[in-house]
Amino acid sequence: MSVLSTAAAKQQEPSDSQPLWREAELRAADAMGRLMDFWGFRRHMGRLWTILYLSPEPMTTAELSETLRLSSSAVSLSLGELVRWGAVRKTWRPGERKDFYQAESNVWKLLRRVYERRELNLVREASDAFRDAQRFLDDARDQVTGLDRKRVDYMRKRVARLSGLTRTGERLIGLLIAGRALNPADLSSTEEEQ
Amino acid sequence: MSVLSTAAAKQQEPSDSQPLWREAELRAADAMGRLMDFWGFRRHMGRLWTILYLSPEPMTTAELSETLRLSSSAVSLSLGELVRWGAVRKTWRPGERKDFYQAESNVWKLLRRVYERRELNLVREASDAFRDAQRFLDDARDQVTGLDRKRVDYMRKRVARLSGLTRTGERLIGLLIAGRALNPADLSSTEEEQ
DNA sequence: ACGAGTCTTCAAGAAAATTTGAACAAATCG
DNA sequence: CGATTTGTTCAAATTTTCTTGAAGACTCGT
Repeated sequence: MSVLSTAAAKQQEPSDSQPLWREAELRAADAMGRLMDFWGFRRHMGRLWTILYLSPEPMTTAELSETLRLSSSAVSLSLGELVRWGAVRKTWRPGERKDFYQAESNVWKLLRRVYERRELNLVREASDAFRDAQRFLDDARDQVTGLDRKRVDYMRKRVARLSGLTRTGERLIGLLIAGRALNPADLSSTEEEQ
Repeated sequence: MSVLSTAAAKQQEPSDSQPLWREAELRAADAMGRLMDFWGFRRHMGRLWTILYLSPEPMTTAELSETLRLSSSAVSLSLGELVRWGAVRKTWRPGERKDFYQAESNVWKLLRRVYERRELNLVREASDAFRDAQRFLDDARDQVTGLDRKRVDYMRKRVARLSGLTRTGERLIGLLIAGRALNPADLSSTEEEQ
């Protein structure tokens, strides 16, 4: 199998003293990096977290930067963000001066934290914006008549529906954070087709 | 009809011939643009969709580009993508040469389609990558002994857990697409703390 | 307090993405 | 058929984001 031969080749090359499992580590890290990137984080955050997650021992920034071929500043930046998100913890070794890092391994807890701090906020801001829009329309309604009023009323209904959607979003995220079951019926019920 | 009402609005604000509700429209559009941007789409897609969603009548690219102050190529690009996602439909008017566009207004349907076509794929690719990594580790395991073997076994357990998470993700997205209830317990159950 | 080792910040450079105008293509009507 | 309007594609230019090396700040042991 080709996978095996590649790995075997590594072992026989003393030139680049890579451990035999490095390839596996990097593949997993890159996969997680893509997920994180897609999810709106730096991709290095996913890569760093994965390397730490796969290491039985806490690691130093030097080891991380060597493993992923990243500059120390890039490591510092993304690692700092991971720490702020609680995805990585600093630890120290007696006698060692360096900082050591280890991954928070409860992924579900991490997911909840992100939804709580980030997605919820995002949806709330959208809700606020829709409310603003609604106010503008309420004002406009009083200043127009005839067809224009019909048009404004149509918009008011539609903005109200968008508002309803984001409020439903808030509710769902709230349930998610609380670890409750999500029922998509909650979502679809907020729109009855025009 | 929309032509008439627009004309009526123009009458009231001779300075900048904007209809009275334009501000509301733009605020809602921008809010949706931010959501879409965050969700990994072009922000113009959200803005265009919203303008169409708030319009009682289908609109032309010219009207859209005027409303959002976008070049016609930008409109064409984002609108084309919206059409490919099924978020906007082309329609035609007898006697009119232009294309008219209207928003698909069932948001729930749109959400499902995106999850089906995009997120599911993403998670599947991650699953595949983890499987690959696992294979590398299986090969590596046979070539090492002692502490190294312990280390590889640790990694195998952890990669297996990541694999489990993405497979759970696939399942959840499947349920979502099918309109079934989601239970976060499904997710958290896949990890028992180390 | 000093100096070696470590971490963070910053500004310049590189890379990636978005945006736009113009050229091209397609469709419609005289 | 050709002229005109409309829509799309493309590549250059702009903007934005990411990356990096160096300078500054911090920590700890001597």
